Amino acid sequence: MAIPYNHREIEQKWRAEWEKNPVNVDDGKKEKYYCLDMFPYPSGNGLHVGHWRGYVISDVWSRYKLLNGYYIIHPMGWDAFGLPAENYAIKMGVHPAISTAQNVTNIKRQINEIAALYDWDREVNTTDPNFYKWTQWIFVKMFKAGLAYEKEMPINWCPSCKTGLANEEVVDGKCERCGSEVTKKNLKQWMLRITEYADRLLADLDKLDWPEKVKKMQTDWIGKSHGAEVDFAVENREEKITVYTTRPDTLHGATFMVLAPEHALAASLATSETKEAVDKYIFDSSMKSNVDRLQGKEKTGVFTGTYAINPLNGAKVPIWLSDYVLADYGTGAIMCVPAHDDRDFEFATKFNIPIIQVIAKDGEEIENMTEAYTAASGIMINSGEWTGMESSVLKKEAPKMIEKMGFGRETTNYKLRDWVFSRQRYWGEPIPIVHCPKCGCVPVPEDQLPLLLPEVEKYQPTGTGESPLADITEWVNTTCPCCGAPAKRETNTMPQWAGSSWYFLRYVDSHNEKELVNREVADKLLPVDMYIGGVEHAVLHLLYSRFYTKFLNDIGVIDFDEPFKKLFNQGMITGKNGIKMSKSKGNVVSPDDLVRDYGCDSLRLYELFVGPPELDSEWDDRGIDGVYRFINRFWNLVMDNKDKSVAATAEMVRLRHKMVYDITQRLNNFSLNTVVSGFMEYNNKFIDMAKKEGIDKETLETMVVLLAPFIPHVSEELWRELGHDNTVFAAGWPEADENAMVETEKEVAVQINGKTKAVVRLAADIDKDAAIAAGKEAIADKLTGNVVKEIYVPGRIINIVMK
RNA sequence: GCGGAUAUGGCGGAACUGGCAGACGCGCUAGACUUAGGAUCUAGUGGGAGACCGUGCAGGUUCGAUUCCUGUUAUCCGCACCA
Repeated sequence: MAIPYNHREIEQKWRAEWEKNPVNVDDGKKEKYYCLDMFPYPSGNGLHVGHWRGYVISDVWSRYKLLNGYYIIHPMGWDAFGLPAENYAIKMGVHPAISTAQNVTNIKRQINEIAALYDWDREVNTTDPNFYKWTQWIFVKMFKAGLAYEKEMPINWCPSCKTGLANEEVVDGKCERCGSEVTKKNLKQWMLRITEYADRLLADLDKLDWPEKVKKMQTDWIGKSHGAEVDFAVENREEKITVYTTRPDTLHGATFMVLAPEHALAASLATSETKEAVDKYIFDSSMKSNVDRLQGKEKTGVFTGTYAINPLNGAKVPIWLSDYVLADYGTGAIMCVPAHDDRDFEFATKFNIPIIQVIAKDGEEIENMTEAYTAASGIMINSGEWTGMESSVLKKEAPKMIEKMGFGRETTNYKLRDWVFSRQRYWGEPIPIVHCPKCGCVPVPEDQLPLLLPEVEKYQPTGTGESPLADITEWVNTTCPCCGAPAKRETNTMPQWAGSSWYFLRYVDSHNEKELVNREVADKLLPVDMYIGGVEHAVLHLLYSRFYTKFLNDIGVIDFDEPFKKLFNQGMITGKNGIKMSKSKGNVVSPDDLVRDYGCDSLRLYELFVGPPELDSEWDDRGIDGVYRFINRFWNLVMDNKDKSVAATAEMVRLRHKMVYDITQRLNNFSLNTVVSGFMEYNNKFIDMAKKEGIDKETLETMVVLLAPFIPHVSEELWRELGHDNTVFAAGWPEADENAMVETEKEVAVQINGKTKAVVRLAADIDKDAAIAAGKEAIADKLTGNVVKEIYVPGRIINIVMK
């Protein structure tokens, strides 16, 4: 009896061996393949089987590429700055530097259990001064390029996290991290001018091999729209009010105007009669939280008592205030055409404002409108000189016409806002700026970076809008790098995204003390070929990373402008009934016990077998028995047959090539769950075959190599048992010979009216008439009606159509 | 409200460009080997006694539909007054 499969022994053995003799080596000749995992935040809870999934997927892919002859860059690191780490530290009463270091140690141990190809020599940690030196350096470069600026403005404030948030971090009016309702707070903030890159961020999505879903989310987030700004004079006043519209074709139908309550002119437009109501409306709006404002379905508003003049036809239009107009989009003021806009229609109906139809629907004017006609197609009516034009044409032409007439201009607008970059928290990169009373904002000189985060005892958030760093007077008080006068340091820190926006560049040159990354190394090893992680970063991290990459490209640090060529979003592993795994729900499955009982190889395989990698899957421990049995059966197959020197039959050769073909194709389609079931199926076939006539060594070897990316320890062990002294990962990926896959006979279903009645074996090259004759013979007793038609699809189907 | 995804046995899931629905696995049933087995092996396993019926539901196209078209329902995700 051959040696039984002992996962503990062989996994230990090969891990030690690979440590000594790495299987992935850069010989300078191989092409590189950079396969990256989204690096984890070192949480105190450790990893669960859901985290494993992504890492297994990326490692299988890496090892597959390795077997295809690439040099693999497959690094791992730690996104250790930021709120979660700080909140955890506060909860545990430990300094974040200490708890972070502990968590890294624990998670690194767990990650090593995956036996991934990680090159720990490349490891980065965003809290390491040698790393954040460059995070700060990028900020200084952005400041010098005019992309980082300070601004006092009402920003999103999370009262629970006690810090400002970027727009991207507000989800449904709530904090993306903790779910608390976000309020507004007036604070002086550092901002990054990501809007400067809006067009490029949008256009370059076309270049990317990313899921359409993610591209669409980014497209919507950037939210580009074309239209016109139109200047309206205000009756009896000096001021003009500029509105933004995407439908300048409907200008004749504008019957009122609405300003956001926060609009600079809002209060001043009130007359003595309306002043009280207007002030109250403005005040009430300012008290409403984001959530209330979004949830209030019913439109509210107040008439200012003042009229604007439609510049096109001189009509008097009342100016209203309403919070359905957003202060920070467009100009904060809109012209309202109730006949052709749903929101304006609702508002006009509620407040009895006239509705003037300017586009004919189906060639006609509607008698009593019950809803707005929003399509930009139809002939213009009631539109002065524009009457008779086609609205879709006019929509494009109108901005230029308005521009010529001198009361407006063609414009483009974006939903994307500049990035609020300051956090009023301790655990982040200090923003390397000195505030000098004479020189203003002065960046810390590049040769003085990193600006170290001072060690403190009190790092809890203050909640006042000031960072805890503000209390450390000996750190805050400094001298101006420019004029030498006494000055103060910026006390806000950067958001967690700062480090994660560029970390993937650092992996390829992580020890470089002089540069962020050496240009030659970057040219050779970057960008990332495959990026694997959860879809939750579709907008945040992925948009920021693209922005950073474009900027670093602009200043010549790197020669490419998109960081991640291909993106794969793996689905989440959930507990029973699709409930997200969490400590509080008590449904977390730890990989540690499973690795102990079944081995790393079994768990790797099972992580893939649970379901399609891009979909969420419910975890069920029991299923792992199936893959464990498969490994045992395969192990025994190889061990029992490796020394029997059976000559390959035609059928063995055919099945072998078919297997290589199937597995390779499924792998390339990223259909990893069916790769595993495919292995099981072929294994069953080979076991049957081995019992009857034995099995040839080449087939066993081929399967060992194909399995190597999935169950590396077992494959390596069996490869050596099959008589090789070098690693299985040097074997090269097998190639399928399609000619060797051809079957001489095929099973063909014989149907009557599309219902299968029998199955016959036919020669693959049989002609149609002979095939149909053979098919009819097999179902002779059922051929009772009039045969109307006979169909033969070679190798698949014979269909006899009867009446 | 808008946009996207999903829907197949007791369960997870297969099915290439329309061509034998339920591969593979879990679970279950029976048997074998065993002192014993939650170990292993063998056989079976969508429903129905049957002709037949079966891929969320209702239609359509086709010799033939899980696959294509129209409508519809449910669940999940994203966006949500962006003028």
